[in-house]
Amino acid sequence: MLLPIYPPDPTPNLVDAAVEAGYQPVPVAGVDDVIERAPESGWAPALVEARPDLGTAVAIAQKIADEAQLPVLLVIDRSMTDDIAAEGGITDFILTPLDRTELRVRLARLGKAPNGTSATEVLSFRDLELNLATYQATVAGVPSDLTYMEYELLRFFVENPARVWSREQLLAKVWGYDYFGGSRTVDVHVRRLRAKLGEERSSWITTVRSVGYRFG
Amino acid sequence: MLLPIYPPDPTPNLVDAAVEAGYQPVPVAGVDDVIERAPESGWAPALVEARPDLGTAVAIAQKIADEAQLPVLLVIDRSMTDDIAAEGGITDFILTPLDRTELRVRLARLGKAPNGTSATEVLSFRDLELNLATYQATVAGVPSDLTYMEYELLRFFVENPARVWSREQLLAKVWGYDYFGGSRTVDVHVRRLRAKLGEERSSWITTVRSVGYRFG
DNA sequence: CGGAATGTGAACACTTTGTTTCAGGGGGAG
DNA sequence: CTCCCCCTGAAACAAAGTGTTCACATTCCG
Repeated sequence: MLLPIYPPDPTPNLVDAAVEAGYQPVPVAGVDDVIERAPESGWAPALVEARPDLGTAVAIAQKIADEAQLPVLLVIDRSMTDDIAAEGGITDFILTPLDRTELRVRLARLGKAPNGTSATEVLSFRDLELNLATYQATVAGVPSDLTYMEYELLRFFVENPARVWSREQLLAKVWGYDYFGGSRTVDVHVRRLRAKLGEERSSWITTVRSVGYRFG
Repeated sequence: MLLPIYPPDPTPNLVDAAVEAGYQPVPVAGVDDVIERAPESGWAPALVEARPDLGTAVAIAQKIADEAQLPVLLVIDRSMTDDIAAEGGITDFILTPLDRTELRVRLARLGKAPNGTSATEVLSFRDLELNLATYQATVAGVPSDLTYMEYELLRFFVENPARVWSREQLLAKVWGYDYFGGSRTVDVHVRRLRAKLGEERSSWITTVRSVGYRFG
């Protein structure tokens, strides 16, 4: 996961620690960089070091929090602790000398949504991701605009892969137990789903002749 | 300011540090104590030490956060850092050996400083600001005259962005759990809100067909 | 080769949402 | 206390968006 880090020449030890924590640090020169170079999948929280001085760093941190709408972890020297007491816009801070485990945990905590919704609300399969909270699907990082039924069908498949489902079962499970309609409806939705998944991935849904469909 | 501290026999050094930070620590035996002995002026954030073991402390901390609705600062040993990564309900944590300045700053940041102001008086999103104290909203610095319901709806969205909310959820959370009315009411208010936010910002509220609305 | 099953494209009908309008009611001014 | 304004919620209508169905082409397997 890409993690913006300021200043552009961050302390090597901090970069190492971020890499060790599973992030890919990207040095940025300011908030404009953060906004312009935002990856499709979004940034991890931002890391801001209190260099060259605390005032500059705090200003940058506040801008990143406000304009780029990112949580910011400020890395400060122990002697500066007092000075950030009154500052807003800093989501969290960590003191040097750096404790690498603490850095990892604090970054992970910032990565969660404000009100505690965790990242586990994302279903994934290969390079496909289904965000259950936002009802958004991405294929290889690119947002795919699925309709409601396409989304529901795909979700069922991702949740129940590697087994054949008959059209009747799919109608019952995805459309609802009380649904009564032609089983060709499933065919059409499978076709549209395959089309939106793209050439490569369309084979994820296998047709089992005379039986039904299988995903994965 | 009174500060609940767990366990009932806290480490003397921690108590000292809390006193030095301007609080009056009150040892509590559990969440019931916190609720029953709540002072008129309200508690400061709660301090929970990871004693006798981390599991117990985390359970207590989560209960205090959930039932007593208090921010919780967890005091843990450096070796336990890893174990709290996945735990929810912990507002913040601090490592031992204790840095007294860090303790004071973290407690203050949790929202209820001894002589400071509450941390969340102004909500913001991009160039939108909601002043919770005055019930005024400004868009790009320009005051926007939102009605009560529009304000409440927008506030809910700003506080809970990036997630789809069904009309029923919005009715329950914004209008009140006991409200019973047509779900089209939500539509109309969303439309009015979009109109007042202006052309550009109206897309902040996304319609997710057959599901609900998403902000941000 | 022949029949059955499935893929494909497009038309149709229905659901969902956007928009406008209107009546009731609460609160403030006089 | 009364009047008036305007917020609120609901209903009616308009406009998309979406799901379903049908007709036909294609593939698969005996």
